[in-house]
Amino acid sequence: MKLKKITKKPQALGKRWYHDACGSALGLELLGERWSLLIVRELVFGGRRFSDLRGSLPGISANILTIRLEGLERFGIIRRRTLPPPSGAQIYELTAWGYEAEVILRELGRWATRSPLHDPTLPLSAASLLMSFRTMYSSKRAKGEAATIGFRFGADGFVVEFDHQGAHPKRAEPQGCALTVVADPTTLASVVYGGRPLADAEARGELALTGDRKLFGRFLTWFPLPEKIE
Amino acid sequence: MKLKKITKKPQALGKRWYHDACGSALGLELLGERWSLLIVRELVFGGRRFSDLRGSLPGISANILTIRLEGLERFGIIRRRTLPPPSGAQIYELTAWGYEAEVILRELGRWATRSPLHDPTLPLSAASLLMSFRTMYSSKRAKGEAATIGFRFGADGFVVEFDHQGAHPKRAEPQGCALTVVADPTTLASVVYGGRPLADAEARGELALTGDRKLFGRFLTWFPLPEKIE
DNA sequence: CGGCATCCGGGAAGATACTG
DNA sequence: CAGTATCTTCCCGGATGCCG
Repeated sequence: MKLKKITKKPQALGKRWYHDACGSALGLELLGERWSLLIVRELVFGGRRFSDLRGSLPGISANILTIRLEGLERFGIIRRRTLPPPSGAQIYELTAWGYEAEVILRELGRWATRSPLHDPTLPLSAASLLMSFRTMYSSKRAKGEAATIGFRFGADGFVVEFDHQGAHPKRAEPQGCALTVVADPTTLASVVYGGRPLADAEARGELALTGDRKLFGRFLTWFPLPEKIE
Repeated sequence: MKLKKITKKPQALGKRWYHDACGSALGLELLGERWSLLIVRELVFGGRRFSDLRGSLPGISANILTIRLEGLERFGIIRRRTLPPPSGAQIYELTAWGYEAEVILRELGRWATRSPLHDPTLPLSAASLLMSFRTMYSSKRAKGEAATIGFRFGADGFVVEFDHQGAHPKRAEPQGCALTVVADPTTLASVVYGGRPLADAEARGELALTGDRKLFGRFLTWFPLPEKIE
């Protein structure tokens, strides 16, 4: 039996280091490696398991995810926790400071959607879509209407409260909401942002509404995309 | 003589692509490669030449800088321009959209300085320091005092206006300012953020003040660093 | 199945030298 | 000064397999 090797250098701090006191450069050390920010994005609405993360990050390989999680934990951005029995599963969740990185994701996303390369019909995860609601929601467009809307994306239920301050999603069962939307995130995004007709998505069975259909019609107008460049 | 090779694939869009409609993921495609955001940072206060960039980005190699500049130009974030004669030099400058990426840098920097790994005594560039002034300036701390302060970092002169809205740096000769600071950016950062005594820096000839010394004393209090985590 | 180690191939980053 | 060419090193991604 071999002892655990101790020469493992999870990431950064080793050699490829920006020698730069600038906070932005440090931010890139902490979050700038491939996949790191997207992992944070997936954790913004609560802790997830290893395989949840793998499933939401198309193309990441298991070893890279392991390395990133180690690095983010070392930096104090996420923590690892074992759920109490009977589940006993291990989850990864953001620390308080890690949660504060959400603003970086929001600004990055808001800026990038102005690129002509942005395509809202591509696949995306539930966390991405909910974060886009937070980013793009315009209480002015909503004319101050307060609403609570439920969403079901496969096994994951969310409830989002909209008010004059913004959109507030949380992981919860969407029962008792005035309106509940069942779809996959990509479909809903194509309707909200891609202009895909609701009737089309419903006819193909890719989206189902329960409750106040007129509310859904108004909901669709609450997320103006920023103007494209040029 | 060989014809120019056309098989050059500047960056991304090739294979290593996050298949993700999320705006944040697209932002990482555009700006997430190593060095890209730091190049944007160096351009925020005006166009720079290739060798200026190389000098301000410790450790970047010429070929990588070439590749990044090509990519940023292709994406519409920067543009290449030839200065009119007699200079005739080529400079790189941000497009209007590129300038708007500054908010990403600011949020990233503000967030990252809360890490215990942040060390304000490391070397940094003039652009980094001026951006940190913009990020960290507290008009509350300045008690509404409006001031115009000049800075000279080697060959580069800047004038920064401070008012109740924020700090507004621009590239200009610092003549006629009530106060002018001559230093290198790293020295000034160690005094403003690292608590290094002014007298020490002056005694060693690393910093020189011209004009209102008392204003400098107040200036030092205008940039509260966010609290460290834990 | 969830988490992690190991090996491998390809490609990106880094260092250095060189050119107009 | 503004890059290009080349070589080396290292990281990423994919496959596989171990162990609880």
